[in-house]
Amino acid sequence: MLRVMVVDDQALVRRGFALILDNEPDIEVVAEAGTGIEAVEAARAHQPDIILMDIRMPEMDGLEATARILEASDAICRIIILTTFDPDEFVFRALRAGASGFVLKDIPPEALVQAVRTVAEGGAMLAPGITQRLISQFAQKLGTGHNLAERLERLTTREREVLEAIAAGKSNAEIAETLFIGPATVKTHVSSLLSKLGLRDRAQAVVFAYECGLATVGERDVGF
Amino acid sequence: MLRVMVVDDQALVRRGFALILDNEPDIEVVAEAGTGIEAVEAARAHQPDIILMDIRMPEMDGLEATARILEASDAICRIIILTTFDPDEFVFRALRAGASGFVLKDIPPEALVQAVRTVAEGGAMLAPGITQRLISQFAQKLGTGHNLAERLERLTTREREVLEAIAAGKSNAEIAETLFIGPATVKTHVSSLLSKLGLRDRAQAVVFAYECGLATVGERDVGF
DNA sequence: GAGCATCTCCACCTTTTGGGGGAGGTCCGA
DNA sequence: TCGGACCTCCCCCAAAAGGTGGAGATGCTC
Repeated sequence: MLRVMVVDDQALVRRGFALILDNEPDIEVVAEAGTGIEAVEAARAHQPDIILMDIRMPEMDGLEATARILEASDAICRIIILTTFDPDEFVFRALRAGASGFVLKDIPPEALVQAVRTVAEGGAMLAPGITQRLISQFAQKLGTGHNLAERLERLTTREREVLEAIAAGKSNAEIAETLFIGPATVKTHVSSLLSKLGLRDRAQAVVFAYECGLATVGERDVGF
Repeated sequence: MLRVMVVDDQALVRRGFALILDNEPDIEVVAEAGTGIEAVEAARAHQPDIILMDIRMPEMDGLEATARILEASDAICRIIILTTFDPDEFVFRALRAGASGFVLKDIPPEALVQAVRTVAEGGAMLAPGITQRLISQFAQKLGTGHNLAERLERLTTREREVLEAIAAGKSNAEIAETLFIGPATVKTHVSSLLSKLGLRDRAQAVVFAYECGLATVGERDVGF
């Protein structure tokens, strides 16, 4: 039995969703909440499997509530954001907060039920248009790198290693240490790779490394 | 009427999908193909709206075929990859090739029909687990930036502008030109922002800019 | 009006960087 | 075995970058 909680500041809407879900034999609506704060408390009290969460609410919005609920160490629930609008900003904030779904309120009831089941099984459900945008952004980031990655192949192994170190923000002296070679050698490699790639200085080399995928956002602590 | 083409090397599977879709009043299967090469030709000849494409096929795989079909200037179709497996590698290659959907063959028939309709309407449909992974990757890349983005707020407007220019691979002299200020002033700003952010040199500043989201992969020509 | 932050610029200095050229070594394939 | 690619290191030099300290101008708030 899937234990579901519905969060929306409009009681009518809330009840509507609850009735649709309660009508399913394997779904039980165990709680409702009208504000973000109520949602956080109710989530703790009832420990639902799935939460349907509106964004626009008084006291605390749904994104904030989502983040807080998922931060709780004992939280095992998964959250679907259910809203009327889909501006990018909301979507990204929701996904960052840890939401497993983002669907618009205009979807047919069966699709809502399906979304709940999908998310309960560990999947994720996004409105089709949002999936589309996510894919575009992703494909763009993956795609651009490729013509650049060819330029990478012109470098020798050692030069690529040095470039990686540069992209990690290391100075020539530090690179020398990590690669167990002399500083002079590092300078040779740096000069060589800059010239091969048509770059002017190490700052441009860092840009190049990110753009071609040699370095990736998120893989590094910026704790210089 | 949605004109659909089904591509799969196993005739039985192909016919099965075609029958399921043809059973819908608003969907018409206008072509079938058993290899990637056939698919490319048939797509040109029949100009379907939607193509269901298997990955594993002789002669030319579905991903290659997808890329070629979408490269054709007159192509207006959208492609759904339909496969038995979902290794990350395939998914990413498919999305880069321009696929609008990636679903597994074990989905129920109604879901397949739904996927076709969704994609035809301009949306995208991914298998729930894939959506989940896409979100994770995305949230990770977005998430890391935020504690760093706070550090950004310690900078003045001008300093942020200078940092952006640094992240574009510009030298101090070039920054001075683009911001219409003297080189000495640029140096002042650079020193100031490095010290505020706890960085040592402009290369680290570039790393920081990418990690915190001030600079993003794909927004720049690396044509220094 | 005093204090504060910001933007602008200057001079002086040290360190780092990047370019040029050379040189010895290994390893691999022609 | 010879040439070529690669890695290693050296020297010298000029340019760029970064640190320090100072200073005038603006605009804001208390």
